[in-house]
Amino acid sequence: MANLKQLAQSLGLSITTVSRALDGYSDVSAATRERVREAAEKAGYRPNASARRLRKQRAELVAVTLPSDPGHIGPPHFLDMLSGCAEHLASAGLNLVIAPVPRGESEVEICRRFVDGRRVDAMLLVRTKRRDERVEFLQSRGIPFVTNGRTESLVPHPYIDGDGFAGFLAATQRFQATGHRRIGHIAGPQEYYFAHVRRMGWQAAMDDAGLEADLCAEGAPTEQGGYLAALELLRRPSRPTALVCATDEMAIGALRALREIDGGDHISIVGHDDLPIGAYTSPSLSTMRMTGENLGASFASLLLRAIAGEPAAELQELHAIEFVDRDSHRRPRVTA
Amino acid sequence: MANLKQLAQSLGLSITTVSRALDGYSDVSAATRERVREAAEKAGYRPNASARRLRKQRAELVAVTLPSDPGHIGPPHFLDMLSGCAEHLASAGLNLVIAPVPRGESEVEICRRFVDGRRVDAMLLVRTKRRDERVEFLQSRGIPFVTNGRTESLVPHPYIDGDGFAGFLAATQRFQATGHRRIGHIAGPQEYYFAHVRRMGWQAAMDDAGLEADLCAEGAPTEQGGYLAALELLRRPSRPTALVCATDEMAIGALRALREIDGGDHISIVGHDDLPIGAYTSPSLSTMRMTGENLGASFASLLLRAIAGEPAAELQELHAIEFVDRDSHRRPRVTA
DNA sequence: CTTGACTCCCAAAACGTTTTGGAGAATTCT
DNA sequence: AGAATTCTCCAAAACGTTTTGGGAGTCAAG
Repeated sequence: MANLKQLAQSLGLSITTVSRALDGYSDVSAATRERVREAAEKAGYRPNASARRLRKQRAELVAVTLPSDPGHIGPPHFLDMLSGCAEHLASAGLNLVIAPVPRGESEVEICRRFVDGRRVDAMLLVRTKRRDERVEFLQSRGIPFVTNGRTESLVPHPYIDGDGFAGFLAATQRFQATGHRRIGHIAGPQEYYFAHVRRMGWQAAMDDAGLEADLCAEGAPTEQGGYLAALELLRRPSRPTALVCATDEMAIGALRALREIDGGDHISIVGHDDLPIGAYTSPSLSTMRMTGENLGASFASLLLRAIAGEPAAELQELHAIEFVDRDSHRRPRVTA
Repeated sequence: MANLKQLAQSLGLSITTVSRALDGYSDVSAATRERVREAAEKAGYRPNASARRLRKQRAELVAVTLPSDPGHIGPPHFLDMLSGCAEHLASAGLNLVIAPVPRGESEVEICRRFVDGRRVDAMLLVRTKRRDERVEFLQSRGIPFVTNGRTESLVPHPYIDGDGFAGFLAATQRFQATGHRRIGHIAGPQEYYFAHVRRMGWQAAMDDAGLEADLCAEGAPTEQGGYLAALELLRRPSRPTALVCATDEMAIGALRALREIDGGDHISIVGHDDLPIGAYTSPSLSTMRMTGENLGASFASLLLRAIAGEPAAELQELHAIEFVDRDSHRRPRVTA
């Protein structure tokens, strides 16, 4: 309600002293400190955020860009993640603002607005591309940031990512171990790092096993994209007997394609992300997920450490992928 | 990059003139205005947000509180809604910050922090209770706000809500029209306005039809809550033949209960929210949804008008409910 | 030639805080 | 007792804007 000046006046003290008392400096006597604290409490005093931000040259804000573009926003966990992140940041005095990207505007544009207007102390980036201009921009400006997903940037930056390569390698090998030989891959847009690396994992498994890695179709990272990509693979002369899909959303689209195709119910399938929806599809969707508790808190922690100036190389987390087994990955196969 | 002083210096003008030129005031000549604009553009000048906020006594921020407590956050549309809202707000120069409520802290506490620290110009509240202390607090402070959901507050406030009463009335009557007489209701916690009003809609339909409105069970607004509530109803001596559920999440829990109970597959069921997941349950879930496009933009618009000082009574939107028919609301009934 | 209106510009104040660089009083040390 | 040190406190500067209240000039009208 009140401001520092009024509070000081009512106490017969200077603004300086009141300010320092509230901040717990030792150059104000314990007695006055207590007196000031009580008065502040009673008056419901809270320092004016804008004033402090101006003076301290910190925005006390972190922005996260929300791509509104094609394949929707990430998993539904996403909001939980943001919420956890915001909560963790809040305990360090930072707030999280969400920065959706309007149609027709680029993500860099948004970054520029936030950074050059000194509206944020750091940024959180999601859905990284292999070559990501947002990353390049922020690096050029020297603004702390953390990405959800790696990039191919030569200069290291903080990130949290799942080990998609290992995950898709393992998933493919698991199919191989149960006798599958024609294992297809439904790939996401290869400019995204996650999509690319998952494809590489699948391919490595095929190569290592001496199998042809030709059953690959790329599509938009959506249900429809997965549907179309699956149809394309199913029209090939020699069909896959199993499908490893870049995302659950695409896997669900692929399931739709399988349902429409004769014999599709003999094809095994696995996705990635562990969407809650996967438990309700029929067959229920076997999938993979990044390990790790409370991802949001991890992001927040990295952000804080990045702001504190820790070197990027120490702020990189690569999480293992674990399987979530339901029904779709072991459908009864008819020996053709 | 630069600030006003540097820009002014490099142009041989005063700070005042540069500032006014950029703001398009007419008391600076067209020539200088253009000259200033070019220089600012070239220097990539953006006014320092904190400084402007301090001077203009506006935070240029709106906060939305995210309840982390029991029944999860609202529908998955929620993030889309936030995104739309943030985008719309951004075009008016406002940013949206998300304010999760840490465990052990009350939502009012959070509101207080944001409001008294002058961190926001307005607030967006979700999941209103019939008697909502957040609403009371904000009203007492005179801070503009909009709620997602009504309250029983005596002094009107801006809101957007679905007409749950009419929706649940209609849904119940539809069951009645197809011959159902024992229609049950799975209710959410009655302190929430939406839960209460939906229950009232169901009850009114039963009363109007001269039917006993006794098949009602209340639970947490979660899958598990719906599951338990449904089990309770199914154990009654005379079972319901149809269930009207307060939310899709609860309806999905109820479906699980039905699956476990002998004869449960003859009970019709309908939910509310139109969760995407509903299309994948078996049977697929018939449901209801609030009509209206781009809810986020509507919230943003109300917020802006509230900030501009429009009276609350003109900032209330009650949206009709529409049916989303899938399979679960017309399951083959066995005449007992 | 004076007056008034108009155009273009600017110095200074203000927003509310934090931080700097002491000042005066009390205490301890020599 | 005088000098050095420690305790408390404070005035003033600074953060970067926007806004207020004019101040020179110029031009046309009286």
